[in-house]
Amino acid sequence: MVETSVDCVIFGFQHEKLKVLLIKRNNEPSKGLMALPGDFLDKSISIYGSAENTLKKITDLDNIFLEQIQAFGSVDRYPGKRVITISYYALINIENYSPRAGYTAEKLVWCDIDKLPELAFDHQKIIESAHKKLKRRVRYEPIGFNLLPKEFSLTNLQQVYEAILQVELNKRNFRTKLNQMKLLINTGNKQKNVAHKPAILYKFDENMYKHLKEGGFFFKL
Amino acid sequence: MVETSVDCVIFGFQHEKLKVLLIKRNNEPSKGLMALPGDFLDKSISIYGSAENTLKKITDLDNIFLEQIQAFGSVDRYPGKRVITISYYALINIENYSPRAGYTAEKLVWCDIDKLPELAFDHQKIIESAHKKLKRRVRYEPIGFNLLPKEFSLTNLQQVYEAILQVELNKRNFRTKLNQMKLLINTGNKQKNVAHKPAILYKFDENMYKHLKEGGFFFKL
DNA sequence: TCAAAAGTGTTCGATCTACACCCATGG
DNA sequence: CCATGGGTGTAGATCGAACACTTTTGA
Repeated sequence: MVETSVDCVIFGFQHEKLKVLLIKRNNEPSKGLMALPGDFLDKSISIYGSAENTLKKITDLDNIFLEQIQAFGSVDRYPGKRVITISYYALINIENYSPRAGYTAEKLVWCDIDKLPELAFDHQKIIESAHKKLKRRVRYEPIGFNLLPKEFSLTNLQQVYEAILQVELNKRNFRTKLNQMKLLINTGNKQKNVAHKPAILYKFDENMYKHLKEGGFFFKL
Repeated sequence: MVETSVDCVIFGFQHEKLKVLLIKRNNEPSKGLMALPGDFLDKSISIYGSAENTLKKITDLDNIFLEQIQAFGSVDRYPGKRVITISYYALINIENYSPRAGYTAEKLVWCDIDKLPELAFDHQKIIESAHKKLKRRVRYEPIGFNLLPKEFSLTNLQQVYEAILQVELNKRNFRTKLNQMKLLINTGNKQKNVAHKPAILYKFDENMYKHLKEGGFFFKL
């Protein structure tokens, strides 16, 4: 019989870096190694629901961006028995995150996407797939916002894109493009206590997004 | 316990239309309905391998383009028991296709992507996902060639793209773009017995593709 | 000689890129 | 009044859409 698990690549953004939330394994196999949070699939729960539950259990967050990456199913990916896994990735605002009781900082770690430790099973490969998928998705769906607080500056947003895509973007052109899309609302608020011109804070315009989407609109970069 | 199946969306191109290969179900549940070819996952076979086997069994083809779409895992997608499915899509050259012995034309049918019959389980949804994925993939990876014979005209290729993307493309610009990419080799052959200027036949340049890919090249439309 | 589809030249406007510059704030 | 990062104007290059035109074949 083939067993099925569901694993989550939870992305966050902090200190201008793209991060992944990893958990230290309590049990064999691979006890003590870092791994993706996840669980075996329960007969009475959908695969999406299983990913949601894992997220809730670990980060205490509901209603967050969650999308399937793909299934991984080599015969030998898991030692001792046949286990395939279905992987999801999530985008969360790291400010809203507080680990559930019972998860110490030693157990639950935000790692830089480009400085990952040794990982259990094929989780390295899964994270690479997640990152690749995110890189593509972020260019034609406005999902980068999910990594930021409700209110953010244009520079914040640009840094998110630079961290995900691992390229430098031109400030002028990035702003022009975002302006044209009309997906941002000026909140009227500004940065405080900064030793330079304070940035205007924006929020994402959900309604405009829905409206544009119906019209077959195409977000680009 | 959760069971796992692997299903294949097999795409072909004929009469300027994008087609999907469907099979009439022999057994309950949904006996007599059209469905995607597939099988339950065997413990000793990888999920990719399972998709390959299905393809071989039905079309007698090896070595064809095959990519995972995603897993479908609603609790109630399959009647009577819990079955999740992992779906793949394949691109084949319909000219090379001949159904394996035992599969009559009544049983195995190429259907227009926009004229699908009633389908078993959630297979309609799976085909829609496959088409959506194909639409995206085809724009930044040169995979459309897989639907054509070894040698093809530029008009053939344009029709493939138009059938997949369901848009009309401008002849002049399509050709200019393809020319710039240098992915086509002029075979020196031409169409025969056509009542108009015969088209030059090209083939896909595998080596150039690998070379360009290493250099971080980006196929676009 | 005609119809049909292959294949090419060229214009115009939109978009992208790059660089230079001004602005508001804390120290 | 200076350093710092926020925010804008604009010229030039590149790209894509559209249209008109020539070419080669079978009937």
